[in-house]
Amino acid sequence: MGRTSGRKAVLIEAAQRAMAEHGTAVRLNQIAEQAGVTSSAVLYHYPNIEELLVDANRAGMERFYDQRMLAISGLTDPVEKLVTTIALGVPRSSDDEEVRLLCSLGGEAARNTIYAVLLTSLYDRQVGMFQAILDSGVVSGDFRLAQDSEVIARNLVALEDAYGYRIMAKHPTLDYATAVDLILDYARMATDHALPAPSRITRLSRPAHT
Amino acid sequence: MGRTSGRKAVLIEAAQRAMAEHGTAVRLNQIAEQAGVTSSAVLYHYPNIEELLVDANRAGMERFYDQRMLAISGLTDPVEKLVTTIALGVPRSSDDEEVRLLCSLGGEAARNTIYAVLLTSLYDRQVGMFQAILDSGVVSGDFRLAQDSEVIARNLVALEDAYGYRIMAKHPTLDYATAVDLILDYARMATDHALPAPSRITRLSRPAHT
DNA sequence: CAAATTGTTGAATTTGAGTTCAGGAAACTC
DNA sequence: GAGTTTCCTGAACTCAAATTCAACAATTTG
Repeated sequence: MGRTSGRKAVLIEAAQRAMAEHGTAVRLNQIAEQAGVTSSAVLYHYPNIEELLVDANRAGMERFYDQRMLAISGLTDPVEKLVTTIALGVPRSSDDEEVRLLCSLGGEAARNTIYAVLLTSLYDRQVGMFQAILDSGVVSGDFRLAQDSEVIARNLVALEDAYGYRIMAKHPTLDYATAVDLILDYARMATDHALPAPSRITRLSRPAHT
Repeated sequence: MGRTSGRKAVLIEAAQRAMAEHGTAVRLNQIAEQAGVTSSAVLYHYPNIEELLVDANRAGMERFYDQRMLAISGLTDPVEKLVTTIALGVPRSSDDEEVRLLCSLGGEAARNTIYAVLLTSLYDRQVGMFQAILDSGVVSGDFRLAQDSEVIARNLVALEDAYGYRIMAKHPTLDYATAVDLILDYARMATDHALPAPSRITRLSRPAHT
């Protein structure tokens, strides 16, 4: 059995889905239902449900981050990397379970330290990711940064976050394409590069949650 | 008696404080406690607590918006207006009850249409506010916009939102001053104006919640 | 295959929150 | 100041969710 003991991994996925659906106020029964077991079974593995939720969210963030790292790992062109990373950081629609999970947490972080720490760490890692891309673009001569790369990176992540929330709220005048354009508009200005719109292929393939 | 019948206004304020403290999963008893009455008393005025929460949040947003409009209403210089508006849109610390309320809602908006509508409306109004300031700065000759004023305005609001969340999560490397600087860095680039840091007076006075 | 371990169920119990309501206090009306 | 309206309380009730636990199934191990 794997390091998450097999069964736990199932519960974590169930918790993710249940929490994406019901938010931080998710019920034990709802998690159990998602996992296809009774609440007692969940309790057997996680006597404290808090822990399960934390594990679920940690795993969700990990995947959100890893997915993008993986997507750009094959790319060599900093321009492509930057555009792809931005395109993958914005939810395509309000159905996106990963971002929905993150949004649920955002509000809770103000009063739950663990979630605050998780989100903080995710933000910092994303900033690092963008910063590396920006810096590599400077080295390659593609980018001429108008500001410190950390400033740009922080603002890029912030924009992604904010537009994620808007898309989750089904903002009528702010769909995926618009959000990406808005972020790219900033990125273009900051990098002095006429970044192309993301290719259509990007993020069409989403791993099934089974 | 006023249009909120006096008593309701008290409950709305209590609900705001209770929700700032406990999030969207706030209990009826917690609201009652904040108001110094029993839960039955709350129910007398609001047989449906959902309504009370919606009213509370609507009022909270209204105040958040109106406060900034009021603060810049006395200013004539577009530069001052822009800087002040930005400075007032970011919470000074994680204690800011108004922003805390907004953050709680952000995550809930994905599954509660009413909150989604409220937040959407707030975002749009804030965008309009920034756009008006930007446009007036163009007319006055202070700003030379690098992008459409709507693009800049949208990104400014998005940055404020996102940094609000970070500050609420007590991000260790992202305090009030840093967040304002980051947003101003973007604004400087977008307006081609060396916007000064906000004067220290700004937002030192906060209305008591009584 | 017997024994032990692991995973799961369903029923019983507890807990806590929402809801209802009869009654009473306070303020207001005439 | 009697009557009316407004506002609020406390107790009783309801209900849903968490928790506990004895029993049982499935799987593993010797």
